[in-house]
Amino acid sequence: MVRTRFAPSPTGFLHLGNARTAIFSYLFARHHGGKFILRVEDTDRERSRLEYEEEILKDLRWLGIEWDEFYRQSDRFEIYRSYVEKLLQEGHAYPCFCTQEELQREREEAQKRGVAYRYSGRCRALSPQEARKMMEGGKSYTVRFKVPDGRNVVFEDLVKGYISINVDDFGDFVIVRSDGSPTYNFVVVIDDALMEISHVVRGEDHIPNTPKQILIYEALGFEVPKFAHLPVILGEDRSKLSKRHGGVSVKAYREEGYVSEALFNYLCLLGWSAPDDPDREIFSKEELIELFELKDVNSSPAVFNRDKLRWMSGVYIREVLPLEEVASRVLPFLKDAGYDVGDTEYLKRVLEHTRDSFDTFSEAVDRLRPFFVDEFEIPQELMGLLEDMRSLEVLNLFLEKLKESKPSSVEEVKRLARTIQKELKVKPKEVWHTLRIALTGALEGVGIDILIALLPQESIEFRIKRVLDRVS
RNA sequence: GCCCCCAUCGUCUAGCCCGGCCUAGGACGCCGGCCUUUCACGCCGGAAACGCGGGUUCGAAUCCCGCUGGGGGUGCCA
Repeated sequence: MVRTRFAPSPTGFLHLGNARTAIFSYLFARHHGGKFILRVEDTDRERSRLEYEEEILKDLRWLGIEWDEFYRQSDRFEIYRSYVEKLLQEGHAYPCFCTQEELQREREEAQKRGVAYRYSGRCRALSPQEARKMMEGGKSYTVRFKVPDGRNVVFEDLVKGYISINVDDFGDFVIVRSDGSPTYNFVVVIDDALMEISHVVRGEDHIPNTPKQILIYEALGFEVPKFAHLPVILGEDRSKLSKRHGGVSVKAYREEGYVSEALFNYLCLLGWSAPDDPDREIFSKEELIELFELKDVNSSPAVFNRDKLRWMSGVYIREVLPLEEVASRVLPFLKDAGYDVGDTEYLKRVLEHTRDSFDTFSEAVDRLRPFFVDEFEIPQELMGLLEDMRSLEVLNLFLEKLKESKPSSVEEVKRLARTIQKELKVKPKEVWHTLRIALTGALEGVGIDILIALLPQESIEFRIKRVLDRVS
């Protein structure tokens, strides 16, 4: 049984790198008909916040990632304690009374001498009696894991291949802090073992932790899972994607109105392509579940490209999502902008003609404004343009014809425009530009024929009369 | 510094494992054209890459070594 997990720490918003890790982990589990587990790693009491946990869950749901089991490490401290006890008793761990200041000094010294720092193992030499005495004396201590000398830990990584690390590179490491809380490298092993995680899928920044964890698995007699370390996602400057790059949280894209399926799809393409059809880029979640394999993930880091994500969001809006779906997703954005949207039939008719002109829902807000908002300013230079054209005649005649014919299709609107053109002997452009400025207050935007065909008659009349008043 | 990972167009990638089919394919972006009442959309076309140096071989983007470059780690963070 394949069981994978995603284990975020609630110290910030879910960012794109972690989101992709979650997606790959999820896809791998689903592909193999296995379970996907969500585990909140909040052992660092200082930095963990419940509100971040809530945001992360919200983002995962938005992305369409559903989990089968949920755990929170802060609920499991009792379990961890019993395993610390075991390691202590069996001589795999020992209490360490060194203060942070002492350690800091040692670290600086090592740096000065230009050698790699590792903990000296000083407290390893303490006899049980001495240790007990110091504890009873109220001296605070951490618990360290005893790292065996000279071992070369080798493991097969599902995306990187064989990785070999000599444990002499690091000293005895802390598994329980002086405040009694367990550390990541320890609890991750206990949880992955107890939750029977078969495949640990995570970012490659965890590679150096892996040998430490394998040592603990062995000390506790647990079966070692398979590991898959995904290459990190880089910002435009090729450093690891982080807050300072801006726009790296899933939340930001959700709020900007990107299509969630597009973000899911795009993130999959960062380091993965379909083996049988590598040129294909648009995949539904179901198709990805069908096709995804860790062996097809490539091992080099990828730079995140916002332009391509934007493009893909647009593809989903104009080609993938049903019209109904586009309507219901854009609706909250229009309402937030204060538009009086009216009935959804109108919105759907509008979108039918305009969905191919925006890539995100926040862009739709600007693009669709003329369909919903009568009040707008016409810039001075455009008023000037109107005066240069025979706009008075055009608008007056248009208003007159509009009342007679009440055009409600693009074809009828075009016919009407042609009539005006002929009667007034003006160029087509002059008619369209005049109407565009009067009806939208801009020189570019949605098709004006569509706008006239769909916009309520009162709105058209209102806007045109207003211009007429100003020009004359 | 030390340890680990990585290396094809600006970016994401296919090809690499199992050398010849590669005159290195696709996508985003960019440039040009077409469509057109504008901006988009769409369609057509274009510029754009095997990091460098050595091997191995009849033949290397593909295999080996070195260099360089990039990334990650080096915590009582995860």
